[in-house]
Amino acid sequence: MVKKYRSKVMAAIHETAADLHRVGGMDKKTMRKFDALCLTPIQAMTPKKIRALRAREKASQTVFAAYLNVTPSLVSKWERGEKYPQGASLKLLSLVEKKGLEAVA
Amino acid sequence: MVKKYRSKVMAAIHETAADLHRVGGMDKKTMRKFDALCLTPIQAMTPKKIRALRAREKASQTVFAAYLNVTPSLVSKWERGEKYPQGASLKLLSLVEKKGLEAVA
DNA sequence: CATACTATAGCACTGAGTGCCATAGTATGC
DNA sequence: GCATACTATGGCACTCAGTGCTATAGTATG
Repeated sequence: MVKKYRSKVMAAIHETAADLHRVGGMDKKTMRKFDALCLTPIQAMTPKKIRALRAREKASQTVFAAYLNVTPSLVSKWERGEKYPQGASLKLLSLVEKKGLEAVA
Repeated sequence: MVKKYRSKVMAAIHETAADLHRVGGMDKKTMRKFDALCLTPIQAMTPKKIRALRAREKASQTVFAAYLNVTPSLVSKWERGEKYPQGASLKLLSLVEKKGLEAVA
């Protein structure tokens, strides 16, 4: 299966697909499938990493929580390993990691 | 309290704060507080709105779910009003609404 | 000293989100 | 015509993420 070859091959395929889309050989809906297929799988975040991330963004737990639309209490729990973010929360965190807090404002 | 005056006044204050920051009169950490304070409060999404949003982005439930890092099952429930997104999920959805699916890729 | 922001901590609660599976509609191609 | 595949709905059982509140303590700041 193609899935074995992550990133490099997938990136190449995605590029090709994007070209096809540009030229008009592939509609947006089909293009989306390739986008999703090539999305880097999101990996779990350790409490340390979350705290470091927030520190990097120079925000208090309260402010950080406001950006993510969650409670300060939850951010505290994440950083102490009492709860673990997943699903949409994890996605948001990795978005902040990749693009910074401003990107989710 | 200042909080009464949303958006317009807040926007003005935020602008002023941003200027101060640019000039060097305010550090990044303090600036963040103003950012958070001026963030538009996120409002709940109706099933209809979610479905319309996904349609606008021309993605199937499965693909849409992949972008948000949630299960297709959940997207279906959102759109049928069986479950209601909140917290980080809601934030992600409103991000997509404002900036498009690409913005969260 | 008083005020305010920060973070930790504990506890009770609930519904969001998962996972799996069966069903059905609709294309698509052989 | 039949087979394959993607799409979406629906149900059911489960669990833990996330909320809300409150008390505590540390650390600045005036």
